[in-house]
Amino acid sequence: MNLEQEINQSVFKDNFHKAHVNLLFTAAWLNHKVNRLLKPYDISGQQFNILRILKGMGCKPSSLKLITSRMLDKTSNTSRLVDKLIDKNLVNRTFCPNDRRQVEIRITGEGLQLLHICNEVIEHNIYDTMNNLTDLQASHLNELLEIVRNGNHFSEQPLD
Amino acid sequence: MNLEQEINQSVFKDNFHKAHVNLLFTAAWLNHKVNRLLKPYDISGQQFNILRILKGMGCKPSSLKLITSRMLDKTSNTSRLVDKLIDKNLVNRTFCPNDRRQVEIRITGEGLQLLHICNEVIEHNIYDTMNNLTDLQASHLNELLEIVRNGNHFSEQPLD
DNA sequence: ACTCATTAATTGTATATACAACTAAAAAGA
DNA sequence: TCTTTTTAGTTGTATATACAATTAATGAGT
Repeated sequence: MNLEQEINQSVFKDNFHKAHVNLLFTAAWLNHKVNRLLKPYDISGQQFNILRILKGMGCKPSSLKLITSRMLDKTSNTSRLVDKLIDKNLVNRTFCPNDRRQVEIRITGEGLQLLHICNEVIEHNIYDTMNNLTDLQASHLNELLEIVRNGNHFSEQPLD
Repeated sequence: MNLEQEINQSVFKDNFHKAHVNLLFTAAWLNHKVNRLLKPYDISGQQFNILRILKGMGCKPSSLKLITSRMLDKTSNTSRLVDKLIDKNLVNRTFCPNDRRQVEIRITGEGLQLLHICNEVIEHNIYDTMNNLTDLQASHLNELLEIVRNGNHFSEQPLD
């Protein structure tokens, strides 16, 4: 189905208008897909993202600030997302001895195990989706998205 | 700033992985931008979208089902979003005489007025953002996004 | 007409998000 | 040192979302 059919709209003003809508629609579609896939494991996409970031740190402890800086959705409240992960025993939180403002968050063994399973599922499914593109197309898509955000490469600071 | 800097990640597994992340990030960025722009007018992006759909219907009454079918985020609960719009006197809701299960939702004069103002703001800003692309690039982006969603490998033309 | 399935919309509940206010620790400046 | 500013994190509140359950009207099959 093309976009016009998906959202039941017959015509767009122009390619820019369509690209805007298309971008939001495709991302929502992908997000939804990820969340559905993770549902059986009882974590949200954002929580999964945090687990991946923690693992990506080589299992060294991370502060909330660090986690937030690596998240896709910077505006989300990482503090409470981490609370949820702690409740589920997937991460733990201790206070940083050097800077008592900071916390140190670590992924647990249980967290690593769950992450491993979820990664398999996600890669299988989402990867397959992205593989609808050829490698060249994927790289073009990356270029185009960065042009959208950066406006001919004069850096405009996003999310503020 | 490029994506690697934005989310503080130095390297992606491959172009597909990066494209996936890039897509979600760019959409979140755009969404955030729209919501910020609409904030002063006290409506959310989704509410704005509903107003646009109602106007798009030529101000004929629309059922909830119809509105939902045209929305970007199909999983949202249109019913409660419409409640909010009613509270603000931007739309009204009556029961459909022919099918008493359905409701008829109409945009009010006040709604049209607000929509007009918001449209100006959005077009001015978001349009400018999308205009970072050339027309050809926008149309290419549209193709690529549809390939992601539909797994249709047919157009392999080069970028510019 | 009577039952069963389908459709349109609403509501309940748990979770997620936006944004601002807040607490406490650290850093900077005089 | 004492005051001020900045930084890290948490919490309050209103709103939004996901998903399932529910209500009520319609349509289909017999």
